[in-house]
Amino acid sequence: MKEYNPHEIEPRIQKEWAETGIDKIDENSDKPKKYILEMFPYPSGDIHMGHVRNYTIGDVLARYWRMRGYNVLHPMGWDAFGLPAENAAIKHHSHPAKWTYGNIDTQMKSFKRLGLSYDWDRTVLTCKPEYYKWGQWLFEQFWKRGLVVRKKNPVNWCPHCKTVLANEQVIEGRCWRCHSEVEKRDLTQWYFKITDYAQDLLDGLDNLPGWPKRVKQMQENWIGRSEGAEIDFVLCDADGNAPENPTKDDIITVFTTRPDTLFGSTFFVLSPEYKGLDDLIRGTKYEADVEKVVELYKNTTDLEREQGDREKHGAFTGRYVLNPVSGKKVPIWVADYVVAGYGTGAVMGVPCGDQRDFEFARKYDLPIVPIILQKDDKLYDQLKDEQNTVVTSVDWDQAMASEGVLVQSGKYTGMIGGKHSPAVEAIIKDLEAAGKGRKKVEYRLRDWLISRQRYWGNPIPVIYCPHCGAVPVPEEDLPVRLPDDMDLAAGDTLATDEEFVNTTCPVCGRPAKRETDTMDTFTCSSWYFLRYCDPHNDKAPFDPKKAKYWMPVDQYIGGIEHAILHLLYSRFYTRVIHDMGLIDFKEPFTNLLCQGMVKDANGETMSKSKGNVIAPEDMIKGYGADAVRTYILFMAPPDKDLQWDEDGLAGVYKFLNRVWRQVYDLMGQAGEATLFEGARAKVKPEEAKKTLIRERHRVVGKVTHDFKTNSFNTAISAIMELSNAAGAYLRAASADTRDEAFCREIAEVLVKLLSPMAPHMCEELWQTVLGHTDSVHLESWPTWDPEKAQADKISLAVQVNGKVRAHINVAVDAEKDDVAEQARAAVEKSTAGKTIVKTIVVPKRLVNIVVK
RNA sequence: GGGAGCGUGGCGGAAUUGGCAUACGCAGCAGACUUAAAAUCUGCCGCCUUCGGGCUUGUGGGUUCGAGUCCCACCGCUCCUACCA
Repeated sequence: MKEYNPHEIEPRIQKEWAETGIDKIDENSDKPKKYILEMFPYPSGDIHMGHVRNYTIGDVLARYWRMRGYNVLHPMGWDAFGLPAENAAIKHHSHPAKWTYGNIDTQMKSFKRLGLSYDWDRTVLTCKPEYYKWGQWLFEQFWKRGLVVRKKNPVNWCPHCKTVLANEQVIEGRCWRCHSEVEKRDLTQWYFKITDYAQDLLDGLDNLPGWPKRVKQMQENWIGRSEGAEIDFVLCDADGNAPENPTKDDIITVFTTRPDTLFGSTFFVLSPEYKGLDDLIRGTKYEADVEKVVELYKNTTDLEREQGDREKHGAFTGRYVLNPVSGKKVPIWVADYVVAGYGTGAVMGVPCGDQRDFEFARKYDLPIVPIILQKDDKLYDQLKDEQNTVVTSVDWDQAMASEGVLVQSGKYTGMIGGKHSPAVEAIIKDLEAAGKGRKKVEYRLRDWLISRQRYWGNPIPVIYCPHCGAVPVPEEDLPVRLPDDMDLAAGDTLATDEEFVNTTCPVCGRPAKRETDTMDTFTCSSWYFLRYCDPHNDKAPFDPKKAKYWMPVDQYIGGIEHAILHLLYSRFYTRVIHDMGLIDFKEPFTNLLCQGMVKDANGETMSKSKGNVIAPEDMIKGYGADAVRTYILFMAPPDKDLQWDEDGLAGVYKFLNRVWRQVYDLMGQAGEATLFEGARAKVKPEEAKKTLIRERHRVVGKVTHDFKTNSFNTAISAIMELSNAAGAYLRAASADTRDEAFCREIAEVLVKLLSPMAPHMCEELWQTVLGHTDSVHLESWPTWDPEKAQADKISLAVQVNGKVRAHINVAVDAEKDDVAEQARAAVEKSTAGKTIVKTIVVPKRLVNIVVK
């Protein structure tokens, strides 16, 4: 018998696979398809354990489904544009491409060393003109569909990365990439109108049963739909006089989810960034105070804004509006607790019903009555006397509950108020009839800011002409290529590259300038899964026929950090491409698995600064790729975080070793190296064989079931159980009492079941020991007979009042009455002197005897 | 503040979805083999016990013949989100 030596086997088998082209995809297959995809990596140095976990899961699934008779698409590529490459280039005085391709090469070698079964001829690199050309083409298609806008807005600016960021890329006020604090700047930028798809993206979540609940929840929160109304308030003078026929300029509109509290609105608040604010205060004595609030707001970072309960700051503008239902004059304030970008940037203050408004009213001594929501009678009685007086001090320290019965609310008094309440419906109806308001749905989702002031990205294919404005680059001129001769360290940018910038207008032919911003890298990753279906197409981003065959992705695997970012953008792109008529589905990923993180033995995340990083390479050097793969799946369910523990890896290595020896032993090739007499078990060979037959069928069923639910950890423990049963049989049966055909069957089943996880070892055993000429990975998955997984006699627990008191052995198909009788006899001792009330027989499980 | 999820031995984790809690593995203990060690193999391994048994899935209650699993309350942890009106 040869020793198990992964370091000799693995590279040799890998070479063999590469030579025979076992992983090449056949597009003309008549088998059903399966598209297994892992989120492609960013080429930042060599791979880490998180990659190993991610790509092992995908590879195991791909190998499994191939054995199940599917035509499997399992591609790999790199998300190759991005800032780290630029930073590295600046540091080393080289070009981002050099760093990027170097890392891709390193990572590809590591992936090959892990034995991942990709068709490397279908690799997609997003930084190649063949790919980014179609990203530009899609940009122009979006443009044609009215989904591209250029607008001036307050935007998130990362001072470290020197570029703007999308809302989704600001995490707790910091840049998602470098964690620098983000600043606000007013800039003109390019946007994709993802908000046009807000409702569709939200609705689509209901059609994704194969997605983790928490990911859907996160997207739902991010889209943030709320129903309410827009209400028009008319400006009036200090005496409450308003123009009879107000024009647009006389009206300020608010958005509220609680129009039912309109009677309780005692003041009005504008965001410091409210667009018409200047016009209201210019030249008045209030201007200075308002300016102070505006300045304070501008100097507050998002990070500061997120600190718990911040103190609110505001100032009176000197202006008033009329409450559209009560006709009362209310003062307009400016306050920093009103967000500019949401709703209309204006809010009606209802201090008795809203905690924020209450706090603001308290601080600036604004009226809190009339109270318009009543929760208990006492509170209302207390306020009754004061109905007609303005009272600024009320006997409580927080706003009243936001739900209850409306009081002091004109004709709505007595109705039930609250979100989605009858009062809301009634007031909206009346406001609509009076032309003073309308039903409105707001979303938290903002348009996707896609321009980046960086070099290493996909150029935005736009030309600015002094006469024609911004025009897209004609399709036949695509791609707009990134210039190669760049010295970023010397300060070169696209904007300083005269040759790149200066061009002619495609419309009028006069001199014009190119856009020098590039697109967010997330635009590259929003459709790469479609490109994999047809990676070499130079006429189109992909052939719709090929996409129809392969898409959607049956199983997508990646980290939870993309729950909103990449997964939302991809759903958006897929919808637009659907609306372009190129595909007939809206959801790109049918099933999604978000794998947990790989942490160190203390449960800490691995990082270079902590010095606790475990290099996959070192683990492979120690135990081989098969052991690392099997272990990372065995340690925990795939969606849970796992703690790396090298002792556990050694344990799995031992297990592989045991299977190795067992297969030799089962095939009668173990020679002297096998068991010694002292290990002979006392079990009879026939008994051990019976058990092993049962285990063989049960375990194949179990593993097959576990693959359906991505429970790789329990699949592996089931294979360990089969190996344990095989070991028991080998110890019980001597060489001359063995059933050779049966032994071979067990060996083949073991090798096949384990082959997705430990592909090299199983390939070696399959060919060398089991004597096959073809690859085990081209074999079909073993079948099983549920009947044979069942023992003919089984042990049942006998409970008395729910407590196990005895065990009985019965035939599987025993009659209920006979089982009950046998059970009662078995627990006579416990039931003596008591009355048996009931006997519950659960077939194949247990018997419960109820006594009094 | 709002939302989601989780809580099982010394550790990682299992439990066919309401039916024998602790599968499988790690660590540990004892033994076989060995001059010895490693490797391998065997057995033990939740807690308490007066050896009859008793207790045990964060805590307390409930539903049920039966609850780790379902319901209610509380405690603790994790993640997401946040002056979003």
